[in-house]
Amino acid sequence: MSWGFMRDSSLRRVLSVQYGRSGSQHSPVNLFFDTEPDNLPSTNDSSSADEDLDSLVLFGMLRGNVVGLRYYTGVVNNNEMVALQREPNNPYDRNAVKVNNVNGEQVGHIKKELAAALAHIMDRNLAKLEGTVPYGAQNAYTMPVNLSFWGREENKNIVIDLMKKYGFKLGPLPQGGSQAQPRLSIPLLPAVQMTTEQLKTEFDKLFEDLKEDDKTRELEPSKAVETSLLPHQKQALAWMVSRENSKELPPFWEQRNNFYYCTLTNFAEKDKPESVRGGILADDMGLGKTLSIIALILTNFHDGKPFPVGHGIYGNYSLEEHSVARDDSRKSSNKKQARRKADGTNEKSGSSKGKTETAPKRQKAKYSLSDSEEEDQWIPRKVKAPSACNIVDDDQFAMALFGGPSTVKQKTKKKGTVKTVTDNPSKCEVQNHPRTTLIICPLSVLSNWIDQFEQHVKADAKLNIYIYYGPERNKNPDFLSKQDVVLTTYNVVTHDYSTESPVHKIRWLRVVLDEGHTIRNPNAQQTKAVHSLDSERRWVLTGTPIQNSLKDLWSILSFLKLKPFTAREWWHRTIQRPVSMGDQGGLRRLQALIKNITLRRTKTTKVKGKPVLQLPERKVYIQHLKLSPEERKIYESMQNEGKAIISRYFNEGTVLTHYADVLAVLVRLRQICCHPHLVPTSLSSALSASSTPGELQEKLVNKIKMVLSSGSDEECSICLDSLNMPVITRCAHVFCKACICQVIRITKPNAVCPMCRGELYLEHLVECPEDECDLGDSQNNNQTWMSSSKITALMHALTEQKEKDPNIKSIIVSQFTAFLSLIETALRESSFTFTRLDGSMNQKKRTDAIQSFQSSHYDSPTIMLLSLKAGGVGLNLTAASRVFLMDPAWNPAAEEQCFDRCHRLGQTKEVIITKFVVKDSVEENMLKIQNKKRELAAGAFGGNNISQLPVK
DNA sequence: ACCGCCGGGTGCC
DNA sequence: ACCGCCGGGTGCC
Repeated sequence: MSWGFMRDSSLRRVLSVQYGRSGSQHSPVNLFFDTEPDNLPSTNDSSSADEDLDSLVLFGMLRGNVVGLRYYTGVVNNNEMVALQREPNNPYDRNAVKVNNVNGEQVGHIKKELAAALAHIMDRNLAKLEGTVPYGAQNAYTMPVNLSFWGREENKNIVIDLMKKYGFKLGPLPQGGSQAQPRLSIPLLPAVQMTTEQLKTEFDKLFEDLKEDDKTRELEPSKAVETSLLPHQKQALAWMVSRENSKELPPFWEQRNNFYYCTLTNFAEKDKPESVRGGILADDMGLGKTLSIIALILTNFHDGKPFPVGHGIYGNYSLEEHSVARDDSRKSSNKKQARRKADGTNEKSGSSKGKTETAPKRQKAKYSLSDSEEEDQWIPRKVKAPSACNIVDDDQFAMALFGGPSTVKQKTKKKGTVKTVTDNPSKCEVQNHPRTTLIICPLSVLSNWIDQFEQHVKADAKLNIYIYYGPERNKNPDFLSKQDVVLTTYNVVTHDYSTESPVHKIRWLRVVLDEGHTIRNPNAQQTKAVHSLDSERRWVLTGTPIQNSLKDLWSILSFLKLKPFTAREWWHRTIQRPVSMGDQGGLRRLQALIKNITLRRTKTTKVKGKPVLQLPERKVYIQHLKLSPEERKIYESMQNEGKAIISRYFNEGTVLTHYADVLAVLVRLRQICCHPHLVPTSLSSALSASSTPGELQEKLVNKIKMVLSSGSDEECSICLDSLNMPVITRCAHVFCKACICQVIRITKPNAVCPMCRGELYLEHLVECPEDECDLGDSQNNNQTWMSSSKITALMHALTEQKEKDPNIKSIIVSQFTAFLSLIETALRESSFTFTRLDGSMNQKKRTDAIQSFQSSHYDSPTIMLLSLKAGGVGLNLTAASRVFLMDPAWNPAAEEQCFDRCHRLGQTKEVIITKFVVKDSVEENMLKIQNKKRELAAGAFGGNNISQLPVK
């Protein structure tokens, strides 16, 4: 089923064990490019050792002793796992090695003779040591411990010899020393490992059963939710509410007599391990994770009771200045729109009654909590809610909320006991119970959350939302903990981590991490900052839960406070390593775990026999165009010129070595089909011979841009994958840098180009400057603007469509960014509103463009100009339901991918695609050739018959 | 610790 | 006896 993205990559990781080191990234070729592991008896820092945890091998085992039990409180069971920890500062023995139980409580020490040997090994990081105590229970003074030594293959003999020198012999454990590993056969025996095929099947099955049992129960949301939920969203709600209110033991825990027992580590304790009141919502993009969480917030507000609806008055709102970077493109339902003006000036936005405006600057000065005023506290006062969500997010809105004599903020000099007396039904809970949901997301989706709250929360539910963002954000914990929702970003939380911030002091009702996979790096400050947040209810939203490997999952489990995985050692010993070694038990445990805490549906998941979401239809039309007589004249002249050049190459037998020049002719012809102004006056400038190295360099760079923009060779012919760091050879063929370097290295010193067998030297390779691969530079931008046949056809279609339905949005796609620029002029002339996305834009500009286009705001642009290659598969332009493909691509997959940017989850309308194709031109040939694009260079140009040239 | 080790007391059978 | 043996004191690193 789904999760192919995850399966592939994690499998690769899993299987990498068998290759020795992990690290193949993209193409098979890259396998050879792995940097050699340095063979020094390593004194690696622990971080790099951490990275490779999966590739460690078992050196052997040893029975040792734990002593000094009577001095410590940590107790252990028979067969319980223990952790070994160096204690270099022990005053009695600098070789001391502590032994801790799963909970981190000290059990004792390793006996000193052995400790001396172990200290040697541990301090040099020659091996990782793991212990289990076969007879852990009821020892008064000492107990045996079975130690396993794990390390990198090249250190194996070093460790064995070293131990021998100290008088210890590593080996298989004396029989009877059973392992704490939950029935895990020691992977010294390859016979128990699964085959690659089996492992793959297991991964396939991993998430298959996720939708069983209670996960199909539905729950009606609180009345405060305005949007009606789809069945699968009601299921998500039911599941989340039940998890939040559940008291059941976390997975792998059982109650035995008076103890709670962890079946993975054999650890037991009197105290009940905390239930995981949360989990991972891993629905596919577009299934409504955000809406599901909003429904959860409103439905399970307090003690299983929903958020109150219908109270005209609310309180708990203090008047604080704040700021947030936002554009005006956010969605607003019509009835809410009135309160915001689009021009962003300090205009009144009075949709609610009886408010007076104050200039924001003055407000800021007057009300912001400066350091000197720290002891001051604002008394929240009653405010008539202007709208559903009291989103405090920009100056003018703050004004709308707080301005006016009747709502002037009061403050008191008294410290402490500021009682909040309000009509809010949940006021009493503020002191005793956390009230506030903290949502953390990447900045790029912050505005989406705001939009979604506005859209989905009913107007008479007075949900207080505070955007904790920007330099002026209110850091008063009292203020924050009186909100219903605090919305912030990972960066803010991370930044505040170092400064003892309110975010880390407050006990939150729940914490929601959006795009939770962003915390996958366990060493990142961000991850640590997020882990230290205080809340019982923790949720992770992600579309890609296990992006690269099981390692990613650990960070999430740790955030969820899932015992015993909060410490990485137990996760690694009980799940990650067994799974990566192909142990079935490990996989079963992983499956049980995922099943317990994850809800994931994809677009193909069925609810009551029907797919969760059905995509509307998609229709592709090809519109044939005739060039105007003037355009035709230019086209033919260029075609003749090109034919002459190519004939010459052909006669010289040098067509292949002038590959890029041939493509250049084709590109020029295609450009003329779009607009004559796209083409420089003469071909000769592009194709002229050059002699100096500087000129050659420049020419090659131009060629690589040309080749890339021509769309004919988006894939590297060595690895057959998409180009990764493209470089161009002197003979103008383009490959991944790594691929061609590999070829040169292997075939040295006789390296030849794999395409044309031309001379090939490492030094001659030229890289393409990042993101400059668009052939967008219009050489003739001084010419006065004029339309073209294609532009005219496009404008005609757009105008007609606008008359039919002005709300329909369109994407206009071209491979030539200069063409997009020409289209801009036409759009402006006909007063269409548009935005643009191309490869030259930075990330900020891109997200801005996407957001403004996706917005349903009344003045959001109706047209997106899109360069064919801009953006990845993730690009979501579902606001559009029309696509105009201005020029055909060699690669049909590139076109398909482009269509899918609007024909995807979230699209509600029928999608109509129009491809413009100029009759009797290279474009028609491209349509024919699209399916055999790979033969183009080698076949059409390499063949003996020049009539095969797609130049008529 | 139902051990080992230490060091003082002791000393034919 | 510069030993052996006994039995009490003692005990992680």
